[in-house]
Amino acid sequence: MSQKVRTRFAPSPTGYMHIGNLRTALYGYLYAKAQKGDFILRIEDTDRTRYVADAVDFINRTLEMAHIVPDEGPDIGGDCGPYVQSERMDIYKKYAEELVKTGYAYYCFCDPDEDHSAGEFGGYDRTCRDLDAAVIEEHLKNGDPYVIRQKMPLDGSTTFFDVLHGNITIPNSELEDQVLLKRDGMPTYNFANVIDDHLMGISHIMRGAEFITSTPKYILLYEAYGWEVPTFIHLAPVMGKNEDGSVSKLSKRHGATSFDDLVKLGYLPEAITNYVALLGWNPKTTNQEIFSMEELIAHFELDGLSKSPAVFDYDKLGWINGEYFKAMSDEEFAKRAREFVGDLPDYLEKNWQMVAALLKTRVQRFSDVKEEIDFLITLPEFDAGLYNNKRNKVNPEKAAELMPKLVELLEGVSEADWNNDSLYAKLEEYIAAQELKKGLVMWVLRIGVAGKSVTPGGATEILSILGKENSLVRLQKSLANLTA
RNA sequence: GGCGCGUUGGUCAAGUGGUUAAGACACCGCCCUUUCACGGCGGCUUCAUGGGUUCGAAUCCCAUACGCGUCACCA
Repeated sequence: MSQKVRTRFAPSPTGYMHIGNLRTALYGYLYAKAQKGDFILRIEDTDRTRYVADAVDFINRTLEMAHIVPDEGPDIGGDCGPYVQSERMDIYKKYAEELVKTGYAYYCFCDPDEDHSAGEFGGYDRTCRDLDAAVIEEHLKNGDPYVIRQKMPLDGSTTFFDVLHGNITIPNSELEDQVLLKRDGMPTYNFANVIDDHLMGISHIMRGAEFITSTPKYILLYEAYGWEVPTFIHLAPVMGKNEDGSVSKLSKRHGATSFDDLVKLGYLPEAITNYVALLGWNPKTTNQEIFSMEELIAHFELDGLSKSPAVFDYDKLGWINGEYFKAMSDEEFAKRAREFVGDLPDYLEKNWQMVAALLKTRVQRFSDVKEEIDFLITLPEFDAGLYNNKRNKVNPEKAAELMPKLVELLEGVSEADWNNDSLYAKLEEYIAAQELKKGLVMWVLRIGVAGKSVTPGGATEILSILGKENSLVRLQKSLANLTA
């Protein structure tokens, strides 16, 4: 009997989609889709103190941008709803009480603020395990606050199978009588998870490796109910590189670490997804690195998952993003890059397509565009030393000698001919006639008009973007500085 | 500290007893070239350590070290 694969993504609504969470969601989605199964979105909002308004919308928007589409979820519906845990309180209560009846859990009336550190088990003791039925009855009748705790076996050990790590065995003495139902009636994460995963028919649980140690508690719960235990896959964490070269779990101090942050920086959602998929997973049968979502699904298998942590690398993300840029049409790139720069002078607005085309292969994220075009807005102050270039045998003296002639030549070019091709042709003609080196002329011109040693585009491209008047003003100014 | 997980180059990684230990990013060099970038070619650098097992170990076993996680009425 082959059961249908059903995976889920169960975020708590924090209003923030960490890259590690996104990856967990992605893998769950990829696996489900690769197996023709279902991917479920469930909101784990059992901590009312952490509730963030609109967080669910945020999650929906993020998944949509990442092209991760749930088959069931709060806004989609499905046969296993509701998909928001706070709307399932009566379910958890019922199941918790059932466990009390069957002897796998018990009421605990201890005051959470009271110091139980002297107890045998950290912050509480297990005395409530042995309460008389009558005493319990009395407390309940009085409406005394209580929690329901899981009754752990005192000896032996519990073993479970993890797809990545194989069998993992943990001594039962390590398991505390965890709270199942909190004082406020809400279930704890660990409890709600088991109930919901079972009720929603989840076949494979993908989650962070930080849950490995608590998994035996889950197993015991499944066994107490007589439920089939799902397949566990514990994913290694995503790490970030620290200043000193060490690594630690990726967090805000490493910079942009949420999907949203990255998008704001001008990385394409598709590129982020692509990169994140490769952080901890790789296809066994190909060296391909650029994948569409469809290709990711086609190649995805559990076998390629890595059990050791991976370090998030902005360089590689940038490279992948650059590959996506290159695959984009000039028009598309121009349109999207435009949103990352503010108001532009007319000549740039008019020539934006051309400017953008020059930037497409030179930039790794949209947010880099603004800085790249600064020199087109105002001519930077620069030192004559910039004219030095060994390969083209240029120095300030030579530039000073050549510049007036170039200015004169350009003044003779009509507005109608002021475009890249014509300018280039005219200059080539001049270079041939004067028996000069092309590199020399172009270098002097480009430095003079751009005021920058490294620019997107060559001399003629910059001239044509700037327009005749603007270009000549700049060249005159540079010439004046050169001869001053 | 107890318990658990992990460890192939700077980074992502392939590799499952016999390989010149793939590939990619980064870095360096060369070529192309009106600068840079793109593209092309080439280079650098890896099996944490110590013991076994074996004719033979990155691959199997055991220690050690280091890193990480977990010990909540958070998820």
